[in-house]
Amino acid sequence: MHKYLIVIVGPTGIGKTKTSIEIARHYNTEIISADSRQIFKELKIGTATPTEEELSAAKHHNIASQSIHDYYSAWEFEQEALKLTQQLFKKHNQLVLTGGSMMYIDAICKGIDELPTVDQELRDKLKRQYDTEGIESLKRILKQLDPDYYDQVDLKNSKRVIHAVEICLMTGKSYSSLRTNTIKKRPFNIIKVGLELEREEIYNRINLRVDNMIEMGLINEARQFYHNKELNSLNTVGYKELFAHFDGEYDQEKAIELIKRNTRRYAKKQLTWFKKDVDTKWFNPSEIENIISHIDSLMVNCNS
RNA sequence: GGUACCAUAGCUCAGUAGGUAGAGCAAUGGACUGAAAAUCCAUGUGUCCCUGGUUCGAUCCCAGGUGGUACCA
Repeated sequence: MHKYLIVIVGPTGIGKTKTSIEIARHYNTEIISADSRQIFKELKIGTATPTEEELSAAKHHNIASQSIHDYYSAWEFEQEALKLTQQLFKKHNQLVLTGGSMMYIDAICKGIDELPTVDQELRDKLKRQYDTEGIESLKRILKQLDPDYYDQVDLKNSKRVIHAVEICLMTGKSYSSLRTNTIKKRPFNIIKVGLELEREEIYNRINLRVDNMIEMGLINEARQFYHNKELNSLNTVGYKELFAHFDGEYDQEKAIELIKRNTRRYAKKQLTWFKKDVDTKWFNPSEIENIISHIDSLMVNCNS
């Protein structure tokens, strides 16, 4: 019997939650979330986590399963989500994977290379070096440890440079030698569905959703985690702008405007990423019947 | 109705002593292998309100419209 992972992608605010629930209910199955922020149980309003009602309409996994204090990354996600598919495919022939976190989606569909998790101590040390000596000193180290990657990497992007150095130092090997550039085989078929609307429509929805979050108490939610603002989990649209407001950098109105703008930019970035995948078939989120018949037709093809 | 001022990018506005224009914000395109809602790179998108006039040439000067704002009736 064939197994199918139905992957639903699209920009933030387009209605992935609603559509994935409808699809999960149609196939009487469950949903794995690929959302790098809804996975934190403390963050509810600002991440547009599905409501209690939505969560009970279909079984969801990987929502509110981590704490903002936990270390979590695409690698952990790949491991966990794959294990989940293994379990759930025993009961179901279809599963729904949905979320806007581009790299998490790829981690499941294509896989990422096996690398060691970087020691916090080393990470802190390199961060200090970056803060005091700047990117140049790290570029020099990278050039020595991994000249191939040095030639490929965006040298202005400090996170990439630092991470490559971290991996070289952790493993004693060059980072580029650990990059296999292969797509991992999965024991299931993947069907990709994209949700899209006119850009203006997407932006209108985002602006309204942010106003709605403010009404629901986003400012209080952010204030609760103000003392944790240095955590990576809180380097998140909707929170970081309010933290800067609490710091006195600008007024509340400006913070709300920036949340809207940064959410719009995020949506645009998601579209750039997801559009590159030619296997994704795009739909208006209201065309639920068309989406289902598209999925059905692909499943028939795979079986024949 | 009268007088004054204004009309330039999506918005707020600058500018051109007459040679078709530029800032901020917004926006657009892209990169992406363990922080990815992160991080990084690139890009000015325009009937200069309309119609005439003067001029080799008008977004700019002149006249008349139209629209807006303020004040006076």
